[in-house]
Amino acid sequence: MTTIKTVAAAGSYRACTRCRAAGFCVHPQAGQGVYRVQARRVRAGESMHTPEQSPHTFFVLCEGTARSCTRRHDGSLQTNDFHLPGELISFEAMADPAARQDALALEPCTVREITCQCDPEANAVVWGAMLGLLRDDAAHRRARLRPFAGRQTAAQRLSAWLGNLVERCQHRGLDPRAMAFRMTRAEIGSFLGLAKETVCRLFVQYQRDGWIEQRGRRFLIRRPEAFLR
Amino acid sequence: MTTIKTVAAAGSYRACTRCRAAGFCVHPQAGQGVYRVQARRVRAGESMHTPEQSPHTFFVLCEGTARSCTRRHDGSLQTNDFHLPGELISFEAMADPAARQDALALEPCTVREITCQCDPEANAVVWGAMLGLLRDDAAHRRARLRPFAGRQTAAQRLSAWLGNLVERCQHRGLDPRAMAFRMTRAEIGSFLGLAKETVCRLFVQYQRDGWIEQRGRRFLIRRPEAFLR
DNA sequence: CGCGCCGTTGACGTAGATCAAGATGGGTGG
DNA sequence: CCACCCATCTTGATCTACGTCAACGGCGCG
Repeated sequence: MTTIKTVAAAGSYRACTRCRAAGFCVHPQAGQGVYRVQARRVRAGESMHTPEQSPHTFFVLCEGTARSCTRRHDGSLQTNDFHLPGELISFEAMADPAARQDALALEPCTVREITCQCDPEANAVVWGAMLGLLRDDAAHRRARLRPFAGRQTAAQRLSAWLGNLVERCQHRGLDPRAMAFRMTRAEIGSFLGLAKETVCRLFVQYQRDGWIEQRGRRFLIRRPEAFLR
Repeated sequence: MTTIKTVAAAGSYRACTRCRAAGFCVHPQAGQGVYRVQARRVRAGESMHTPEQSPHTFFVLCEGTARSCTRRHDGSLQTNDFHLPGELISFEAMADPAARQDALALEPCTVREITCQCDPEANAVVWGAMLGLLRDDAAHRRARLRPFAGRQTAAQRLSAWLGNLVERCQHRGLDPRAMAFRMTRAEIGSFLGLAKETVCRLFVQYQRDGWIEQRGRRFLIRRPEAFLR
């Protein structure tokens, strides 16, 4: 395992210095025999998970963006979250195995798969590194839930979610204006509980206001400050 | 500090054997000097928190029910969660101090206030007891969020929330049919993002169906199974 | 080059918010 | 114990945000 350099260039969406799991990943020899770090490449549309994965596995997204989702009763997919580079995937499932959900790459991604080799409760080394993650994860979870607090219009939800994206970029040292987001209107709608047409109409309006730019099938955030509060 | 006996009688809403924090509370001498447990009584409508509380304090609700809330921009209160006996309050704030929110008693309550005397990261004893709480808390958080997953009608939300209440009672060994819940329509609406009138109309309908019973200003769940799935 | 997914736009319907006006219960003071 | 008051509940009428349906255009992948 080589030492990883920070590459926060726009387009590659890679983050290491400010990655939430850097403690595990950058000096993996520290956890020798306690956890295992494995780099992998995931193609667009594919799942991070493989059938033989241990229940003590979580992921760090190094490059690209992803979404996690569950299957609804009617068979359709319910998008539950979007993930940016440097963020954790399936981490919550370490504490709550029933919460494990599928994670799909929105574009070609690289991930590091971190597997705790033993029962984490028994091992202070792993939990030492994990405490930082727990704190960070709790704060992010709270921010991600903001669009759902109380009664909100579609515009308030969408705007709150875009603001959350901006914050998460800034937290990782990425420039939100330089990121071309790939989630489709339908996926965003699935996440926020809105119809894709509603998302579309609001996006058109935001573009007229110069707050976002739609380039091809992607979108860029031009005025991050418009969505913060 | 005396040993606490289990009292799971209906009406008093007390739970100890299945309390999530029993590890801290029932044998407090184990954590001598590391954390402090203090029993308190909170009157209906009052806050659990006192101004001089440490950031390393969380609460266990022993008797009664409560709600946690934050203040919205327009000054009104946003209800974010309801708490049953045996559940944790402000626990998340241990990992995410900015998440600390006010908790108000819905009826006369008794709580135990658990304060970690040192930085929890430094002390393995506290964190040992806390790991179990973390797991449990994660699972509960997930279940509580179910009413908000995707696009749902008002009836689906309310029904999912009632189902969540039932599950939490059962998890604690309480009989949901024996509990008279005190939250007002407005508080429930604030939590679920619905108008109080909508909650009221649905309650009237559930009562016609014999699923709930409205006794005075409280309500009882008559057919718990109607709200599970 | 063509097919299919995705985005866009308009027309329309409806769930549920809002407004308004009693009814009811619970708490308080005499 | 009664009378009063206030918060909450209830019900109906109306309005509107947004979901649904339908049709079409364009990007992008194979």
